[in-house]
Amino acid sequence: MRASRARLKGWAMKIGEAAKQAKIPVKTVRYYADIDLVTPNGRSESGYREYDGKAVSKLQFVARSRAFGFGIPACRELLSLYEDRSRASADVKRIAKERIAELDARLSEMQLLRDELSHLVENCAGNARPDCPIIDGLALQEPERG
Amino acid sequence: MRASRARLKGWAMKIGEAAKQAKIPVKTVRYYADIDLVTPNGRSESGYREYDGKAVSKLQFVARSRAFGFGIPACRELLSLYEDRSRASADVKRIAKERIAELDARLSEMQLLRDELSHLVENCAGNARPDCPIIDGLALQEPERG
DNA sequence: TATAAAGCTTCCAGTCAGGGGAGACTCAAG
DNA sequence: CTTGAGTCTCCCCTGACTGGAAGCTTTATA
Repeated sequence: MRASRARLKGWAMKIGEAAKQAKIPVKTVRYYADIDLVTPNGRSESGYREYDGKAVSKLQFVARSRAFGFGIPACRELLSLYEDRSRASADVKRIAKERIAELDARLSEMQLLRDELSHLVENCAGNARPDCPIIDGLALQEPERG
Repeated sequence: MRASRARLKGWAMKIGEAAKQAKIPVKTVRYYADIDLVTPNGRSESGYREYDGKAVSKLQFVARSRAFGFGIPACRELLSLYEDRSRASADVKRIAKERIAELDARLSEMQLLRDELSHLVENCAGNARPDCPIIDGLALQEPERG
């Protein structure tokens, strides 16, 4: 089987195998190559993108960063820090802290929303009658909690 | 002042005034008209969109629903229930509950992420040395909490 | 060895919910 | 009359991909 040999480090693999190992769609890998986020090591004679183990590690790194909610620009920054062995961990910490602050803000906002909506649902009979506090709540003129 | 007269119900107002009253951008009102979410009552001789108080209420309703995180399709559904005086509140409750479930799922997911990231940050010295548990954590091969 | 299937390539279009801006028109005020 | 604000349509842009079409290359099977 070709795939198992490709799994050995140092072997150049084609995009399908790289995508499989990084557990992201082929299209996404191609997209990352397009925007110069993770570029293949080169091209085969027939024009196929070639990835080695290192490139796959980068893909995995990006995939995980994305799963953490980092945007592409942040991934780019993190990736450069990941690649640069002489980077300061303070830089990474700063980026991560920014992200946590963002998450906290978004979390409390969503929590507020959820509670408000939940409150409306609790006061809704949920029967066939047209009286509905949810609708009334949504129609309310004076929301703007923000 | 034209604006104060337009505020009286029954008066047709132009898009700017409608947008101001609904507290959303003109572009958004135009977009809602384009996708037949909230259509103007008609057009003036010169082609201007005309909105009355009822239409503005719908715009406000949509604005508030969007603020609650409902997508356009959900807004469309809610709006039809809002407009249909004979609707069953059970339908509304169902939609709202779906939305709450979505919110809950997203919330716990984000919370997990936040905690994991926070943990990494706490273990990061944040100095100029290249050792960085955040980077290491992101590079980890075995994430997939899902 | 022939051929079919799978995988790869590029390019184009679409997603969601609008935002930005061009160029032309209309309207209200001074 | 002119000026400025408001409005019209039209088209492109965003983020982060996803899907599809048409055309190669490689792989597997008969």
